[in-house]
Amino acid sequence: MTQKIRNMEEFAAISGISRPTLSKFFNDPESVRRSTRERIEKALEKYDYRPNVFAMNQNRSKTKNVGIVVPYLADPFFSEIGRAVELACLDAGYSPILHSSHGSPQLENDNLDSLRSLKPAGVLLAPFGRASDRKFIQEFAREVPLVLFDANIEGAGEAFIGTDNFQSIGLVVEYLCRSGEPPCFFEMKTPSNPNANKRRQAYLEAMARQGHPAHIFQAEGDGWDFEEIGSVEGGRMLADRVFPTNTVLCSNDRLAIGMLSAAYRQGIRVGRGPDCTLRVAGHDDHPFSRFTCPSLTTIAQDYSAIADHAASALFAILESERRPAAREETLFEGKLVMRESA
Amino acid sequence: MTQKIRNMEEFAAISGISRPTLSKFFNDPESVRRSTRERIEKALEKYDYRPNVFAMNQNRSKTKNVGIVVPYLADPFFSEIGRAVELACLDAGYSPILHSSHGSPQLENDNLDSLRSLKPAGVLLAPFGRASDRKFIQEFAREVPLVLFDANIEGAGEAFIGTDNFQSIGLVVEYLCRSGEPPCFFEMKTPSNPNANKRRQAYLEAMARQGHPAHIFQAEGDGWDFEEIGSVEGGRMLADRVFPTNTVLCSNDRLAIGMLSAAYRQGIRVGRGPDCTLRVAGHDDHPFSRFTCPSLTTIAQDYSAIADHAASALFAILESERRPAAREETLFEGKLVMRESA
DNA sequence: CACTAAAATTGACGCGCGTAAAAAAAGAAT
DNA sequence: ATTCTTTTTTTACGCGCGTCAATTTTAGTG
Repeated sequence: MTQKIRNMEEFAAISGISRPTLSKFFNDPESVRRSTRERIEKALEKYDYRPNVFAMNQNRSKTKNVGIVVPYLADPFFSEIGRAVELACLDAGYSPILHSSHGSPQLENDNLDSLRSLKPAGVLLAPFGRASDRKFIQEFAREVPLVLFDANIEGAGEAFIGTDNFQSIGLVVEYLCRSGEPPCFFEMKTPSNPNANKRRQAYLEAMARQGHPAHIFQAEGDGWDFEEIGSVEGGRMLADRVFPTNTVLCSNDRLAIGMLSAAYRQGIRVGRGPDCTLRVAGHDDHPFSRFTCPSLTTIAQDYSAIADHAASALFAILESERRPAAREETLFEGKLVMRESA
Repeated sequence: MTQKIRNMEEFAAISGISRPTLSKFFNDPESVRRSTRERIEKALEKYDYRPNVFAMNQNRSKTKNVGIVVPYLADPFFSEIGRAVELACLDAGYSPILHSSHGSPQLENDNLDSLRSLKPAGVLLAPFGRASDRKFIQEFAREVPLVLFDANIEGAGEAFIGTDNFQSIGLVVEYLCRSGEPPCFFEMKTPSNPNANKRRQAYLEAMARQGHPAHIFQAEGDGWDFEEIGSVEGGRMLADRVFPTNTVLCSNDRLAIGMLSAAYRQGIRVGRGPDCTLRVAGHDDHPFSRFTCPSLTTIAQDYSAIADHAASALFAILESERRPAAREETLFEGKLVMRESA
């Protein structure tokens, strides 16, 4: 109906607003007078002009881009929390750019590198943790406001938001002890995730509090095929009857899912019923934990609270225009989700 | 050690290469003489300069960006295939930009819109299918080279790459008939995915070929909680004994996973064994299908073949600089993955 | 060695927008 | 109406790079 608008100059001419004012408007609509804003918005409906992203960001030191980096998108936990963070960014008027490191710490660095060249206003990073390149990340954080979530790296970034593993593990250990035999702990020998170390520690403390001996069993294996490791290694342990009690607390749900499949194969009935000889519990409330056989008793991390808080922590820094004095760590409590497996 | 290089001008001065030549190099390293290329690369190692992304793309009509849009990243199928496509793009020297539509067809349009403003060289789209805004996508494809994968939309995009549902369903139906009672077909009533319609059709044809009556059962329910729907609706059907045979072929693995959990709850033994009263098969070889109880017999889609072929189909178009005359449809065969459930 | 085609250099302009400074206009307050 | 303050307009420059035309250099050939 109307001719195509090629640039801001033309839009200024046709809308009767000067170009610098339009520039201010597109940078922050609140920065112009209300009457002007309404005039622009009306013209915008009529002519459908959108400023050129590349020209916009070229001369601006800070863009409206927010980088999001997760270690492994094929893990439903990260795709869920990635989704939540992405939506939080959109709601706040930022452009989220999601990257997965596909299980490779090297790619984590590469992702941060390629983000850097997009001059992001800030970055939300769920790092590998121990496997991460700590120095690289700290270097990165010097240039770009950085908020960590899920996995902590001490001293890196302006803030960390995650789950309180001591509270959550304490909760499930207490429940397991109260409702049956005290739990053994099943985990990977060389976990890449720092939460795993916290959870082991939390298990030890909780068992001491409950007055029971602790039993830790570690599976060999690397990589991100947790179900496979849980199934093969956990299955071997079940077959060899290495667990001194009938209850196993797995460091995360994906290991537990593997162990449940091994138990099923071996004809071991899992659950609280009288004919059951094994109880299994997990941690994370993985999206599939509701559909395991039996359904998995676990700890639900507050996905959306973590995502929202991480995002708003970053936005607070961005809007205050300066880095906070102290590094902030926010831990959310996990909730016990009682299902059939324990 | 050396001073920071601010722009291509400075890098030209310090490396002894003229700026236009550098510009050519960064656009396509093969476009300069080998001796020159080596000189540049040596200087690059020494001085660590990277051209400004925004300034680079501003004056170029075609960037090196490739958009990737999937309907729902929290579905492991899409995160897996998204990952494969992403890596294929990186290998080919493009910058992948991954977007998830989070289950919302509106967001699919929004994603394409925001991609458009990034002037992508091309876009790889796994559309919703029936729920997609067909006209919008066709409009989009007029501006940007577009390759569809996983789900087809007739007449949209330059090419489609997916799985041959007729072959794959034929294969599993044939197997099920040969090894036991002929299968019933379980699916959603209003599937958003066009593959579902193809699979139903394929089931009908395959059953006719095998000389058995077809039985289709459709679950109510919307959205992407397939496991939930499979569990609740499928469970109800199991309890009501509506299936005339002891074998159920599910339209996809996620429905099958839900049905398996329902069967477990009801104490129905699933599998081929003599004490089993139900067989369940799926389609897709979902990453979790190996760990269901019992493990799920299914059809494996060739994830990486689909991803690689989709990517290289797009690159072929990009390098030939022109749209292909005919729309190409490439279907890969599924493979039967025999596990314990059927 | 001259000759030619290919590649690199020089010099220059423009892309679309950010942004600064000065002038003008619009509101708000007296 | 006058003054003061806030906002907008005018004017102009620059960002970093793409790209073009004219020129020079290089590499390859007989």
